[in-house]
Amino acid sequence: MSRSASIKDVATHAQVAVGTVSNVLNYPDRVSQRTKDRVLQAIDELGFVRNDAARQLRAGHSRTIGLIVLDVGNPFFTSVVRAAEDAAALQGSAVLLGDSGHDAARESNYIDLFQEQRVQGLLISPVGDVTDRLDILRERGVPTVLVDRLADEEQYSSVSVDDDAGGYLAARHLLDLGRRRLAFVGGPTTIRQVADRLQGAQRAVAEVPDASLEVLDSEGQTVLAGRSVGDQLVRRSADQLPDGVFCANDLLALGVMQSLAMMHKLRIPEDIALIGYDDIDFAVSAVVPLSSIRQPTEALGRTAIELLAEELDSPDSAQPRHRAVIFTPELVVRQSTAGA
Amino acid sequence: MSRSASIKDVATHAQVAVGTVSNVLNYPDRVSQRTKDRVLQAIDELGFVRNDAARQLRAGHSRTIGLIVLDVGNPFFTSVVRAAEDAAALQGSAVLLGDSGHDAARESNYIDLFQEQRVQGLLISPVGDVTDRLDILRERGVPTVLVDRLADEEQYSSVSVDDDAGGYLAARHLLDLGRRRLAFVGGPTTIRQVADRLQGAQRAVAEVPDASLEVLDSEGQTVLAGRSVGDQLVRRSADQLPDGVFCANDLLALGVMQSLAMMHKLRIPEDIALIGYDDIDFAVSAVVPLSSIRQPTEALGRTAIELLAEELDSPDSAQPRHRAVIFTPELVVRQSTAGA
DNA sequence: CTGAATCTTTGAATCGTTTCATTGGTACGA
DNA sequence: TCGTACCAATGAAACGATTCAAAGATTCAG
Repeated sequence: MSRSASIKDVATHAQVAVGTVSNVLNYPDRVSQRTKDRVLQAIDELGFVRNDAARQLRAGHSRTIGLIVLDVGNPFFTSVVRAAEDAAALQGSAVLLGDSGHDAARESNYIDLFQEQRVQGLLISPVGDVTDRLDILRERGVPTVLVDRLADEEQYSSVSVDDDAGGYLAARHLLDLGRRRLAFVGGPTTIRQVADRLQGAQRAVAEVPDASLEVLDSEGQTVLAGRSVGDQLVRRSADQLPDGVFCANDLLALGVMQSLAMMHKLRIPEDIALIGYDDIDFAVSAVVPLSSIRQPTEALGRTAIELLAEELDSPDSAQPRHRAVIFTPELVVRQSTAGA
Repeated sequence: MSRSASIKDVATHAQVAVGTVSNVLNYPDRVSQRTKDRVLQAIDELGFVRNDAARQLRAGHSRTIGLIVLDVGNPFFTSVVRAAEDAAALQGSAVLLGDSGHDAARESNYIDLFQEQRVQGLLISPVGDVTDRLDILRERGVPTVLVDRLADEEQYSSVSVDDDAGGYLAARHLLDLGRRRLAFVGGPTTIRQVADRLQGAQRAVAEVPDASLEVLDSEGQTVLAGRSVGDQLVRRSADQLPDGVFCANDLLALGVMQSLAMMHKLRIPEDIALIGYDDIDFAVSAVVPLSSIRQPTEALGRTAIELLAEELDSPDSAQPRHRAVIFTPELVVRQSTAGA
């Protein structure tokens, strides 16, 4: 077990000064081809790998960006993470990923860790109230971009998706199919996402004179909750049934679909057109492929990095512009709302 | 934007030497209560946060462990990751997470990054052939533990799950229910996991005189692939049908289940008992809750960290013992194989 | 009161980079 | 031939922590 080679070892081996080795690494243009070759060969022969701690200590900042998400298991975040990593790589940064798991304590631990690591900046989908901590970070020159959460005040940049627009899109689609008796299935409206999606749907319905929207409360956002709503629907008499159902997320929609499929009384999409939200992988492989609203996760991740870069680039004196970028979701039509 | 306070600022503010501040941080017992109080107060007032780069430079190693998984979106890995993070936190380390996404280039980038960061050790589910790189790391005192992959040679520690045992467990369960005409549904047997699970199933069947096992090849491991296998089954005459089906993973099983449910000719579990593998979240909320084989993901993650710690603790001279820990999976019985 | 033993505190040296003022060379026009 | 640019290469200083030998303070037995 041999200690790693340092830049000094490389310098000795290549018979140049340490500063020259550093230049080869960081400003290749400043070094003549001959010298560069010698140095690169020495690096290769010694298997030299730059010690990032030393570089960072001298440079005063790292090349890493902290990213704290609510749940890496959630495909939405997985996709955001991957896009952020790719975007960061393009600008020469690496992403340190933390999963808070909706736990404020874990979240706080990650902020500690990232602060000790002197990350350049922080992307976060906050669980708890972290504004105090973010204020301190900003004061020290570490900017934050909120992800999937509109900044309360205008103090932070943020990227989010317009859930109201998504709700409108879904309801509008059902209306365009000629459906008029719509139902919205969604968990507690205290969840902002659910409330916004409902509001968007109501907006769409209000635009069509003879259309109505019924709200079916669900207990949570799971397949099982969806199934219990579906079971209620199946028991209704035909004249009481909606002809278009919009679920606040795909899991709910899959649950509703399972109920209807099991009972074999109501057909999708003929009797009831069904649309979900999120466009999870399972949507396409459901018994009846499910229409859904897709969120531009790649754009979210990429833009979050870009906003961060903007703040990092802006000179200290100039107060950085905080920008709130809001994306518009997209309708994905499949068989569950197909046909006239 | 004020620069962060350094240990020197703290020392000045508390009117002590820098060494004393360091001692307060690292060896509190060596410092008198009075001094400690003053220093802690200064730390608080200045909002001092230790610069990990400097500590690491001096200490020669970091307090982080690199973890590279094939796909953070896969619940299996998500769970492993979380367990590893928790276990690492207990011993005062943090985990740097990398997602290779089955891409050898990304994997290699993460190894580079982690090497620059001078991680203490590496946990990895390898995609490409990384043995050369791992050898170099080990030579430099950075041990590796393979995750979900048995080490080819005896050069590395590893944690994995016994897929043969899992296959045996599943088939045995169907046999115990009295089923005799079994079928195995699984993707290309070039995938080690699939081959092992099949082999385990064959072992179980061989133990029961009048039992048989038919192998149904699937194209991939998706819900859709499962559905196409299910469609084939539905078209068969009754005397050609299996009465127990074991799928190499839950997605396949869900696809098969959808086919049977749609056709409404065959009932689960009465006509066909169905069992999957992995116990994903969707298994419990399927139309008919799906029996499955659960892998001890938490134990995997925890043990991987423990094996790494073992190698780190063993003195350099003593050749570290490489241990291959193999876990046994667990049967989870639900409605899809319920009843006599 | 003295000397030894123990407990605290000190501060210079060190880790491996990057930075930058300085030096040494080379080329070119006058 | 000289002076002026320009280009490459040099190497000491600095970043912020930890370490450790040494100094200083305190305690206590005799």
